[in-house]
Amino acid sequence: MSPVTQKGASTRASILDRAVDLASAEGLEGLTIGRLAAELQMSKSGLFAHFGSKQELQLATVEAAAARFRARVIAPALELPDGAPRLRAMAERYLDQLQDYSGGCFFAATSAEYDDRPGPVRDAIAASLEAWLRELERQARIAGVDRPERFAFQLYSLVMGANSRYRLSGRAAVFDYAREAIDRLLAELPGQADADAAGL
Amino acid sequence: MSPVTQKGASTRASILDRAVDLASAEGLEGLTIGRLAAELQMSKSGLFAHFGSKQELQLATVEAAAARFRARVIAPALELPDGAPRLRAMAERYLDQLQDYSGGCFFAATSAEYDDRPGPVRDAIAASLEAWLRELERQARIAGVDRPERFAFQLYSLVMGANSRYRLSGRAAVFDYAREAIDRLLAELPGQADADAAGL
DNA sequence: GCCTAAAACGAACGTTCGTGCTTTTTTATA
DNA sequence: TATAAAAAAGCACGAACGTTCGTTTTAGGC
Repeated sequence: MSPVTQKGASTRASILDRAVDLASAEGLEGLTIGRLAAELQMSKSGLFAHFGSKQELQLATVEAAAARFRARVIAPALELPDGAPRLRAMAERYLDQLQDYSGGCFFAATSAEYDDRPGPVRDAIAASLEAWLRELERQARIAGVDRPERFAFQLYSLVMGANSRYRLSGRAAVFDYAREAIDRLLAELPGQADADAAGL
Repeated sequence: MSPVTQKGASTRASILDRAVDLASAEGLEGLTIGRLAAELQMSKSGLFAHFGSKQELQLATVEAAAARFRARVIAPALELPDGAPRLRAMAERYLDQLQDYSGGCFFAATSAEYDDRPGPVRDAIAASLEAWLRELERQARIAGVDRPERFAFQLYSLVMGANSRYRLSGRAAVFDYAREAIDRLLAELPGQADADAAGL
């Protein structure tokens, strides 16, 4: 029991890494154990044993996607000051990620897939998104927004809309639309009118 | 060949009506012929014969969903004057429909499902959404917006965001956020500053 | 009331899915 | 190096899927 890394843990991590990518494209239902195993060049049953059921694999995949989201979007933003800078950073990191990685947003894909399928998987997806929205709302409140819930909804809608439109149309111009709209939204923040006009 | 209505046509219509509802919830892939047949109390093979393949059923379902969208969202708005009133009407009708019918937006569900599955089904979904966006953009241009593409994107993002958030959280307050944000967006239209402050 | 074509049916197919059981291989420690 | 546990593989299953086929029912025109 002494080794720091039991081999299984790294295998499991690489399975989940691929699973997040696959599910971002094909959905968590379209994510099939056989295909996942084939892509990783291992047997169905060997992969299956790591999770015990498809639902456990799905739940682990959601958690892995949430961890990736935290690492790529939330964590970098946490290095900036509370409020407006952090809000801008989160939106920017989210949009950057959409362009850098080709798979699209995991949570946009799976939340649409599971919004009418009650169960633990749906709950996990909903909880992750809810946490992000609450964080946006919290930062908006810190920034002095009068209606932080509405503000968070608007920011959420714009970045998710960019994902949706880019995925379907392939036009990179949607990112310009989104960034411009986000700039205008952030310009509504108290004391940001000048900063926006000057620095951007 | 004389009868005006071949019986098959009405059966086909009722199949597609149910198919749109089912696909809005379960997706076009989750839409299974067996389940659809069971709900309509007919045989798999009898239903199947109407379309010849699952893909043809999916394409017909997309077309039926587009027709429903035109009837419920676009057509009522066409009775209002060009520009701002029509834009407001389309957004309102879209949001109303989300609350009235329980299934959620067909195109929100299926576009997320198919954005990474090339083929005729994806193309049909993309074309329908593209047509609506172009119509929004056209009305924005008529209303005198300086950046109609960005405007259409913002309106699209807000209504789709409302669908997404309502489906996942069940909170009707998201409609308030969406309506308020849309009001603010429409208030940017040239010559609408007073109308908004007074009439709302 | 026949006759034809459309419409619906029932059973079966090949495939793919998730899952369970058993065996073999690999890994880590004493 | 021996050994026990962990990891992976092999094989098979039952269910559900889309699809095909031959048959039966329904409906409309002479």
